[in-house]
Amino acid sequence: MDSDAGSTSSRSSSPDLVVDDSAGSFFSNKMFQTYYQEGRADDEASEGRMERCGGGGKIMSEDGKEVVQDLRLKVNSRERRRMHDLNQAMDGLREVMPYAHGPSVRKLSKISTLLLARNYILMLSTSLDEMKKLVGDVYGGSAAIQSRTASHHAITPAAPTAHHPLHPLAQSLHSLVGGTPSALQHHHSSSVPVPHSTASFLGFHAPVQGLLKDPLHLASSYRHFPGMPCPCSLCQPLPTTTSTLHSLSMNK
DNA sequence: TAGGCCATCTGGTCCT
DNA sequence: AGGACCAGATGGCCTA
Repeated sequence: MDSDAGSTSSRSSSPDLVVDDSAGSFFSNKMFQTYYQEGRADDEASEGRMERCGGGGKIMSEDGKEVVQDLRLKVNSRERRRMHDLNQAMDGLREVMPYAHGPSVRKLSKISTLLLARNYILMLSTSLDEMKKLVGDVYGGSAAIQSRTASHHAITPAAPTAHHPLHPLAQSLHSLVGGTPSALQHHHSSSVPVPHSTASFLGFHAPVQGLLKDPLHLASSYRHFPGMPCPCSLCQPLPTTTSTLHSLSMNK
């Protein structure tokens, strides 16, 4: 069933492929090179080539067969290009994900990339909400905070306290990334200075060794890192509990 | 060797 | 009609 030149497998988006934005960069793929060197961009000049199509057509003239073949090649080429664009976008997404990059680290799979991205967006939006809440507390109810501060030990502005329970989603995130909210709160209010990043604010510095079991085997395909949100299924926060998920819904 | 992941081909559907 | 998008099928590569 394998048709034309594509029968020899290739991995155009494999780690050794450097993706940049220059035109045609993804043609570094071996198959693509041969394919496009032979008759580069068959969609531009649809020239007949590539003897294949061994199966005999039924009642079709040679010209008709060639036309169909050319059409098929054109469609294939477009589809290939479309998928390469998709892969480029996926690589771009991988680049901005808080995930350990490097030659020794296996590249995130597509599904892992999407799950991690979703997780990351949820985490950021949650932490943004928390920040907004805290800022509102600081600048809106400073008097109350001051009185509280006077009677207790000094608290950091960014530290969630028992008076400000975490967002349910944040709680789930906290528990998933390696610590209970209470432990996190204690951590923040006692030993750690004001965190510098939202990731650390959400406790992603916590160890995640306890999360390495993954029923969907996602964990087996990449490594978990302390300080990194994890794309495996176990690390997924509560689904559909926030409005942020509405934008993620697949409408079709 | 089985399973995961991937690229590609292909036919169908929808849209412009 | 042509192009974009999608999903199923197929086969290759890689890893546990």
